[in-house]
Amino acid sequence: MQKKIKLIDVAQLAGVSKSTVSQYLNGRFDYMSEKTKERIKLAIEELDYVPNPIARSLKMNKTKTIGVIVRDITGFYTSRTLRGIDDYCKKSDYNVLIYNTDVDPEVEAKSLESLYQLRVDGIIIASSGQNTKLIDKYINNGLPIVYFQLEHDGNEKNIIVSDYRKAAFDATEYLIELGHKRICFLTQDFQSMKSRKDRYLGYTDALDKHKIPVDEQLVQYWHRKTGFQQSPKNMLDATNPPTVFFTQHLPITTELLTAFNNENISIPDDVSLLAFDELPMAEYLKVPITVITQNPYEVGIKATKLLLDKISDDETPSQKIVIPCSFIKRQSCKKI
Amino acid sequence: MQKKIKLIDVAQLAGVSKSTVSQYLNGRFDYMSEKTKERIKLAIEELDYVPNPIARSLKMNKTKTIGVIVRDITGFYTSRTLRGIDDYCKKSDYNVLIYNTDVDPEVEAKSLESLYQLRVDGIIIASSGQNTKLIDKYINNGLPIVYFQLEHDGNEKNIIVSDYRKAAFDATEYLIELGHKRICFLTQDFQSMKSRKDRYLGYTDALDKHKIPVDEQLVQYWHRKTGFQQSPKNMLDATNPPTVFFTQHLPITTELLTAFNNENISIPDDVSLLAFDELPMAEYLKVPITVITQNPYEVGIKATKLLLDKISDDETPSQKIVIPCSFIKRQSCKKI
DNA sequence: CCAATTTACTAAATCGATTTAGTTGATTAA
DNA sequence: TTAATCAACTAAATCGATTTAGTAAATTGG
Repeated sequence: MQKKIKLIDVAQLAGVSKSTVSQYLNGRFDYMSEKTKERIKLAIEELDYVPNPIARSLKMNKTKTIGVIVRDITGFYTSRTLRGIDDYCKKSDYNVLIYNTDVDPEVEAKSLESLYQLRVDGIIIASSGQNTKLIDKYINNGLPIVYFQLEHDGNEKNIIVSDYRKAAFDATEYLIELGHKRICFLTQDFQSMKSRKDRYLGYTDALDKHKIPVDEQLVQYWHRKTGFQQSPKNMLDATNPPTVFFTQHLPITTELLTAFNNENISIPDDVSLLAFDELPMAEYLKVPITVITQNPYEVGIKATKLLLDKISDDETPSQKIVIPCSFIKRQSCKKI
Repeated sequence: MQKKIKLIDVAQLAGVSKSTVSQYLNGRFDYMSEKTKERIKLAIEELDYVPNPIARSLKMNKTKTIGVIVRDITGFYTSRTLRGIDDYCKKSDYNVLIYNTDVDPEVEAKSLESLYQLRVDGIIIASSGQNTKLIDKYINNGLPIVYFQLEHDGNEKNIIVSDYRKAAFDATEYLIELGHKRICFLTQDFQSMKSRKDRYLGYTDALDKHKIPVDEQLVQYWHRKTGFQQSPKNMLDATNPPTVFFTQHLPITTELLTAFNNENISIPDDVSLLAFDELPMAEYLKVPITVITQNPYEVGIKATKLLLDKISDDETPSQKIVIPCSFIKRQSCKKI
């Protein structure tokens, strides 16, 4: 193992003290002669010296590292958000530590603790909402934390989310304009999740605007483990069935598509479909599906910018940043 | 900011020296009385003390962190490999730093340098093959490095790859058994990439076995920037056209599907298709495509195991680990 | 011309651990 | 009885930076 060059080696070669080299490294040239500067510069080049970031971290109490807590790095949107975070960090010379929670609040808590103990300079988290106490404790201890993706009661500050409400409104209105009145809103349980509720509010906003009464029969729930509350087939067989399904989340959409496959229900002939979240391989699907798509890369960039701003200046005001969604019209919604 | 508890606080509360606490923390109980042990334990609990990993890293010259260099974290396989790496590291209390290169060898070099300077304990890399000198330098300096996904001349040791050759052989033989003799092998330039060449060898192995002469006209190249060497449409219009395309990489497959869409070429009626790499949303595609699928999670696990073994014992023998692929028969290959 | 100020540095303390080389008192061996 | 051994610790050096307080020489002011 080749011996690593350290500051004292540079100091010796340049014939100055460690302090002076350190001043040089940190750009404090106030009282430094040109020739000393030059000598240090040469010595650094000669020795190919790079400061040890660990020693620096210890002394400065800064790690130049942020932590990111997500549910699953393999997710279509999640991985793209991470790209945004990563690209912004690379520009700013920050490192990124990623933790997966698999939607488990306990793993989330452990991840938070690990990152705190590792002395990261800040955290970006898609929080389950189950660990607000712990998070608040860390924030109070001076650790900047920025939320993204999931908003719930209690984290409406320092958060970057998509404009769920407006997107759901626009989509619903689009369906209404196509003649749909029986729009089935397929969602996960809201619980305290504002980002789910917001989609619902966008949906009812549009119904209200067009004087269509909200029918609670048309608001159907899906669970990660138990699936649909009522099978899509049953719903279509009911009297006064929905003419369109409006799914709020990729896994709901795919499970619905599976059900359609199994029951030979065809889109958009038997029923229309509009989905929240872009589908991977969208162009190659049996039926090109009309979707609302978020801008995860932008979310990542904005979240990181906010976090790094807060790290470098803790007076940075708290804010909620809302990123617009886009609407991609394809052929899964029939005119009625 | 709540003051962080440090070792000396524990020592004071327990009424012993820092050294003794440190011994305790590192499990060296050789000459420690039961009651001292107990007192330290209590003090740690009382104060909720956690050792500062940065100070520890500085002294121990170990960071408990590994670096991973990939082309793009959002890739279907890449993100799943990362999950494997991450899960194994979590078990072993290692942290993971991920760098994206966007297939740019210069960015790859910079990433390597950064990780080296950060003093990571080891690196896992899907190497472009353009930075062998740098990588070898680091390896010689004692930094363990494990490759995955991409094999080229010069990195046949400490590498985890899928069994490309056997998978391509099996797939080709399957096509031959369906009656195909004109099998178009669609690939990227091999350059020095053994993992590409291996697929080709699997293909020719199968042709040889069944006494089908290799027709170099049927080996077609695709480039990331310039696309297909010859348009799929042209190839099908030629005399003696291929009856099946065998694509070696997801982007080739999707670009081929786009061409088919545009030219109204239908699978498997006009031509068959067999693809290397599983397609996202495979179940919902217009035509369910027969694919070879790799096991990226397993690759991640194995790569990390090998790396951590090497980190904890640098006598760990160099090895090449080959992970089998699976074959998923769907409906894109017609019997002839 | 001498005190005050400015310039251009450096010595030493510090960050929070680990580790080596002792130290002290008790026990054992000769 | 006394030297040697052992058990149970501790003081101090160390990892590689940053930073504060201080110093010597050069410059300026009155």
